[in-house]
Amino acid sequence: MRMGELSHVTGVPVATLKYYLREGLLQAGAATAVNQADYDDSHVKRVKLVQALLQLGRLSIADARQVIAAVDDEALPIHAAFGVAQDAMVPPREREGDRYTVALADVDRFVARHRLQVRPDAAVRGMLADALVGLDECGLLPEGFEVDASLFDDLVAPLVELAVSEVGTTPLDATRAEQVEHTVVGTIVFEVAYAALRRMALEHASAGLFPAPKARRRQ
Amino acid sequence: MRMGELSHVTGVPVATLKYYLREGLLQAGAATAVNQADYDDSHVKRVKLVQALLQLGRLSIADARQVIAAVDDEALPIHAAFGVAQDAMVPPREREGDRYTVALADVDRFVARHRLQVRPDAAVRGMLADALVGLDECGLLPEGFEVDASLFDDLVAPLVELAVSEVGTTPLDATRAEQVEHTVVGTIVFEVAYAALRRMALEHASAGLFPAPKARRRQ
DNA sequence: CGTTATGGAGAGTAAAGCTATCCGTCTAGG
DNA sequence: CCTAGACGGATAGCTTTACTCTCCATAACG
Repeated sequence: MRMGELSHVTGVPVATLKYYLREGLLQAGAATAVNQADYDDSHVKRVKLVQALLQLGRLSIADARQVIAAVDDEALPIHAAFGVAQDAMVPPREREGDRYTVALADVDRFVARHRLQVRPDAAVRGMLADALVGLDECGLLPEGFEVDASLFDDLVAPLVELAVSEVGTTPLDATRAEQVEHTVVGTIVFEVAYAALRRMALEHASAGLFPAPKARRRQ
Repeated sequence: MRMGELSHVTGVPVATLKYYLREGLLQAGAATAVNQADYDDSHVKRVKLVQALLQLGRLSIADARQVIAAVDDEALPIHAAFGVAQDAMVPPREREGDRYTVALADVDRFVARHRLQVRPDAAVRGMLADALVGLDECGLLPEGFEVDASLFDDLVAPLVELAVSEVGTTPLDATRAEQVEHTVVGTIVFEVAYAALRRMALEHASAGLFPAPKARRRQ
């Protein structure tokens, strides 16, 4: 398969594929001549991974490159590679200020309390801290409620159960790279799916709580 | 309060506040003279809403403007305003192609099956369809499993329950705008929080399934 | 009373993510 | 064998987005 066909199969323009090659998102094809290379299924799969990272995951090119480097680095054990990828997948923000520091300490206690095996410097801790700060600043909780991570205590068990079954679908007979890729893509794709489902549930709940003004049901 | 103080309180540069004014994200202050205006708590709150939309929600300026217009449009009933805002909050993608059409039809059946009150043209349907396409294209399910929305059948009930309790925290004695704002911010902030919690759970599960190479536990 | 801040408008800027052009090489159809 | 078109590789250019800077006349403040 040459570049034109790869472009046709994946729906990505040739110029963009070349750009991905330059940026290290797409591995080079097997050279058959000075200016000819052969691409195969691994390249098709890689392009789809890149598309998932960029479009569904909304990663920047630079962050996607980090994820892919972790997938490809055979020296990195699976769990370590997943950790690197997870850090790269956390949406960027400037994290500073007292409120953020306090929230982060709160998250640290939360993680310790639930005995979660999450690296001490995992970027995802900052992600949760961001949400807590947002929760606080926008006054989402009724007065009297203090915003802290214990709000989510009851969610940990079901989420861990879900995560275990999700990670458990990783085919253990696949190559290391395939297993890392599987967990990475799963992180992103199911996140979008769950978010969409939750938003649907919110709209459903809103329809129940806020009836239309002229057509209150049975009243 | 004048612009300098508003800037100081919110941590947003004056130039950026002016930009938000121009873009219609921030309402004008009460004019006290030709070149002076007075800002109050409603402006502080609005800036925080904008920050939540832009940074946590990762909306574009244009989409944030749509959300804010829906919040401010007093003619729009609460549930309708929330619908408009929800559509604006769905991450943008070019949605086309056979696979997408098929996935969308699948989502429509899913919504009907669960009797969810989600508008027929709600953008969130496309969001779920995107995820299904990604799920399919990246070969996330073991062979033999067909990718369709019924994968999520069991999640609907708990998510609806969660959504009902979440929407239920809306203070019903607040103004219309405040209620819309509450549901909008809740959609975004809790989404980030849940995503972070799930990612932590995934890392935890990954630590359990993929032991470090040289230190397999008791073996 | 002078220095500083203000609001308003327009132009300028920096980064990100492609996209277009060029060029020498190759390859496939006739 | 010949030639039109595709290929790969590199560079430059483009478009959008989200600010940021510069002006300027006016107002507030010490």
